[in-house]
Amino acid sequence: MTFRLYDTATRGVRDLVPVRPGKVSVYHCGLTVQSAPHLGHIRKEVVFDVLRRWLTRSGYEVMVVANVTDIDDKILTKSAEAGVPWFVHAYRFERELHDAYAALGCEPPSYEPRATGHIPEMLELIEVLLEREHAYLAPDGSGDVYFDVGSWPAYGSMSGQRVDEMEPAADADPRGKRDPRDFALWKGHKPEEPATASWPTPWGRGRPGWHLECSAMAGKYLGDEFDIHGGGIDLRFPHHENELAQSTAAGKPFARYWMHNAWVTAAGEKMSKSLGNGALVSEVTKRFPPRAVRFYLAAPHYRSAIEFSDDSLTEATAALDRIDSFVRRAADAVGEPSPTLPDAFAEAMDDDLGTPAAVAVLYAAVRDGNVALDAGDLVQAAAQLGAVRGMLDVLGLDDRDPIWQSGADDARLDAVVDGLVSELLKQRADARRRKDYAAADAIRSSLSQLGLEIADTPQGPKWSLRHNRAEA
RNA sequence: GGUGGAGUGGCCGAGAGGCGAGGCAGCGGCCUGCAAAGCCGCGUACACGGGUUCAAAUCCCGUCUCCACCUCCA
Repeated sequence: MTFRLYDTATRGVRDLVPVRPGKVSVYHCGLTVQSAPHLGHIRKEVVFDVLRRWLTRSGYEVMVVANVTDIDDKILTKSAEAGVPWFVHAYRFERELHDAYAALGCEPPSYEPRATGHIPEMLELIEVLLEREHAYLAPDGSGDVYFDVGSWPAYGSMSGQRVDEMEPAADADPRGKRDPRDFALWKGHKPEEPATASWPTPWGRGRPGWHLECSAMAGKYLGDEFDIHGGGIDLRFPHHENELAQSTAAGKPFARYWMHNAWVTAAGEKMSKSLGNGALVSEVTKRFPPRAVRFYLAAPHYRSAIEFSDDSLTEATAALDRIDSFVRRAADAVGEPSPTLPDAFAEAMDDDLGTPAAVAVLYAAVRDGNVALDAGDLVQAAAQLGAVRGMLDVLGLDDRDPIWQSGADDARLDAVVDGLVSELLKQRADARRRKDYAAADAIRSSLSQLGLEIADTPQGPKWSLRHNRAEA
């Protein structure tokens, strides 16, 4: 089976043919660390984490590089407002981003370069572009360097934009540009900006333009040509178009596939800081189990916009609960078989990361497994448990994965709670034996009020933590 | 003005010419002391108007609505 991927640049699904056989190199644009990550930001991380897991499971050696843009206009503005040095501001939100990765079970990228650590690579790239006359130094003495869009006929091909049809008033501040469509490779230092936010160049001090950073870092760590370049769909234009133009104009083949994930919307609109409708990862994970949040983000197709609401998260929590309760029930009965992967699941994942169909296969295995358990068919139950475990692992949702373990104390606490609850369940069992159902039900309902669900099974009563049922 | 995407049953969310993905919620049943969980059954949906076809949610034409990008943005 071959992995197929939708490529934004060619607008079609193609077989993945890596530059280096057996290895897949992925670059995705990380965050500009100017504020706390919301669900929309972290969806991208979850999407690329699932991609990495799937490709790894498929036998590829996967290298993922995602940058951190730690210098830009907004970081300078916001840090000035907050009265802290820009690098302190940037580092604070870089740490929040890492907390969000961890909260949602995303393994960090193989490497995560910071823009400010790659100034020499950027300057090198600019030199090449100046030499080839695809870039020019602004004649106004600002120290800005621009890419000359007019010198590169292919400009616009990735996003389907035609240069002469672009919104004429797009650039309110043309500064020293020859053409308003030209974009900054390098920004000259402005006296009102902190001196620490500038680096020396042959044309005076300055700081990198956003688009250039990614070209320089992707090239350094993945080579002149690599496999998949990803990011949110909003980056398609201008950011990715510009990256492609810079790198190819400098003589590099650059990315073979462009992979873009869609939005998380709120009330139909794109979630964003400026609209004030952003649901912060740190807040959402306080109200819903983090695995359920991941499930909510990972189950729909990555190219579909998904609507955020508490109802959606509640539903995801309930759905994951059902899967988890099968896993618990089955593991009690048959232990832990080795994980397997149904063919239908693999086919779905190979088809442009078809998680919706893959999740349907997961549900089918849960149902078949439950049927087998009800029928006492332990061989079949074990087979289905192995399949469910295998599929959950690919999606990053296996609760045994170390990414979900919060600490040794939790396990000890679990043991204590289990002991206490078992005592109460013994008393309840006595009451039931006496047919004193009022007393038995009183115990059950007091446990229920604490959020513990009691189920009488053929193997005796079992308790579990209730997530968020209606009246909980 | 240009470019891209979307409108699917109570809700979420797939699919993309033929035989109703899946989930959540709801109803009925089996099971249970009663529950819970689980299982079984129940839905005749694809914005609107035309057209093509033996057959259209899926293709074509037109219309409406929404979203995104063209400015920092996952």
